[in-house]
Amino acid sequence: MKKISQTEENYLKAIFSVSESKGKAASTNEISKEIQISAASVTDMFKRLSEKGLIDYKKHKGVKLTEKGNQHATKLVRKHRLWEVFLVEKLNFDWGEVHDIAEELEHINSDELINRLDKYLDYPKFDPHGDPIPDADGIFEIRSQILLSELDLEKTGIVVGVQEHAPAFLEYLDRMKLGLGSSITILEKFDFDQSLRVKIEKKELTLTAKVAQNLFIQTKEK
Amino acid sequence: MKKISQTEENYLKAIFSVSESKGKAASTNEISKEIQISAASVTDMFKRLSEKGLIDYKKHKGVKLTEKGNQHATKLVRKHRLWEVFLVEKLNFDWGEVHDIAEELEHINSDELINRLDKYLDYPKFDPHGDPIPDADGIFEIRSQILLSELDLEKTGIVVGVQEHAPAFLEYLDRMKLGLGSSITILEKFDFDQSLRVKIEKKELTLTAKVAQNLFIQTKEK
DNA sequence: ATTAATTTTTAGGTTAGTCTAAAAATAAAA
DNA sequence: TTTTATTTTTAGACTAACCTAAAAATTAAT
Repeated sequence: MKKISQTEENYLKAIFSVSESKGKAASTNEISKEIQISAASVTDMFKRLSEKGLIDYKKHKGVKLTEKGNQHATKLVRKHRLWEVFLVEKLNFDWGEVHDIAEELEHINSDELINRLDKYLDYPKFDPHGDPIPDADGIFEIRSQILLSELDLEKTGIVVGVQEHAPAFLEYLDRMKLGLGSSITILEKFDFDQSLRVKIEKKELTLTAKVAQNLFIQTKEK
Repeated sequence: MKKISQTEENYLKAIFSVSESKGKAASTNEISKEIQISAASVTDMFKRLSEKGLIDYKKHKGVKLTEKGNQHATKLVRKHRLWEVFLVEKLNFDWGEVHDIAEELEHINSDELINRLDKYLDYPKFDPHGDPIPDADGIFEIRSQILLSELDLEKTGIVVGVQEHAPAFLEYLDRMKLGLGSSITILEKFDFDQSLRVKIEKKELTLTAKVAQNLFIQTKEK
């Protein structure tokens, strides 16, 4: 078995995230946009990854991860998210600052390392953004969650994750003192722009539709 | 300022360690042996590092790190050793297992990360092998130390480091329950093979000259 | 069902980092 | 001080990972 390079790993991650969110094969152009590399180069890499048995590739038909490719991509996600937990929990980074560093750390190659880190962090199930962390067997814990924008009037929910990961959004949440675990109650909904009047802990404030559509929450009733 | 690649970093480290131990310019062949790459490739890289102002290179004269190159190499040493402390202290790795992983981790690029890690580890001055860790300004703490082989009869010393880092040697020390902080008293010296009869904590045992020449110790009378 | 637009692939080129083999320079030995 | 040995450099080639421009295939639109 040959080694998988960092570059190849980045493609695997991109294919994983694109075909996971779209639910089907990832196209050359989608990957090209995802990782900002020319479509021609992406085609090149598709051939190489296919050679290595990491993806299924037929010309003009897009690509899908093979079992092997999927396992590897899942491990990368696991590493990335565990490192994020480490950076936030142990080194006190803000949740908006950790992505780029974890992007480098995820390529460190040692199963022993990652499993010890997992133990050291006490086997976290979710990262600082609320994204699930696959366990050593690649199993993700599934959580019932809805978007804040789908929560009914006068109901209360707990923030468990974010859909959008852009630093600007995360910094906004920090400024609003909104983080994982925050309790939000819908006081009023404004139809004309879908903005919401909400109560967070003690304070009342207004959230735009954009914000409400990017916050995952969990409600009491299962 | 262009980025310094991982490959280039490996050359800088090799040049640093060769010219530090030899006390002078590092030759093409020395670096070639150190990192197991052909002399021709080393010459190539010397040209590139020279272009970037990281080394001084004159044909057939060997190379020396510039101030800039030295700073970068020192930072790599700092990162490597801090990660080793992390792996041993926090993740409970044995001291023989950490080198390869730290070799990867040292290339992670973030001053913020390394300084927070330093703080998290409580600003250690020495790594698990007793090697000094430069501070954020690149300053190494100097310690008065001698080799166990130089210690006089009936004198006692404390193990503070190792000269040889080979896994086999470190595993041997583990098996002998010899580590940093162990107290050793010389009971007898055998001239014919330079072996030593010593007392370590409560037990008496014999150490070969090879072992005695690779253990750094510190004595009371500074 | 053609034509037009878009997507994907091919062709050909570049750079970093490696190699081997041969040439040139330096160092060691006779 | 010549000759011999060693070290270093040059020359020429290769692979991985990128690029642009053009060709081919697919998809969408008239």
